[in-house]
Amino acid sequence: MMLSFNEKVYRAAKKIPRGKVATYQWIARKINNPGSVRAVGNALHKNPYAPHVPCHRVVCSDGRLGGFAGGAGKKEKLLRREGVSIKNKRIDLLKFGLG
DNA sequence: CATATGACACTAT
DNA sequence: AATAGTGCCATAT
Repeated sequence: MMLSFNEKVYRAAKKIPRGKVATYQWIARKINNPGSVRAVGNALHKNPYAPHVPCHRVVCSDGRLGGFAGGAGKKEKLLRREGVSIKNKRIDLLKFGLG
């Protein structure tokens, strides 16, 4: 079956385990479309599978949270709730093997 | 088909 | 370090 770009994004995001985060870039690479980071963000913004897909676990490549459809503040809260420590509006990507 | 938009990333200043 | 400007790609209109 033909998966649209967005669906690929949701699939990749779905793999992100609880308590962990991934970058938009990470997703873009995972779906074999590096450079489509923007489109990835777009897909997650639309994200019709809201809670089903942990879109809140996707952050910027520089460690900042990025955006969130329900409000940036909400995103931070959700992440902290899952055990992700956020310092000065930033996340240690190194801690997750990214950066 | 062309233009505009966006939850990014990178480089230059 | 912080702030602009540029590039990039998939959708929506």
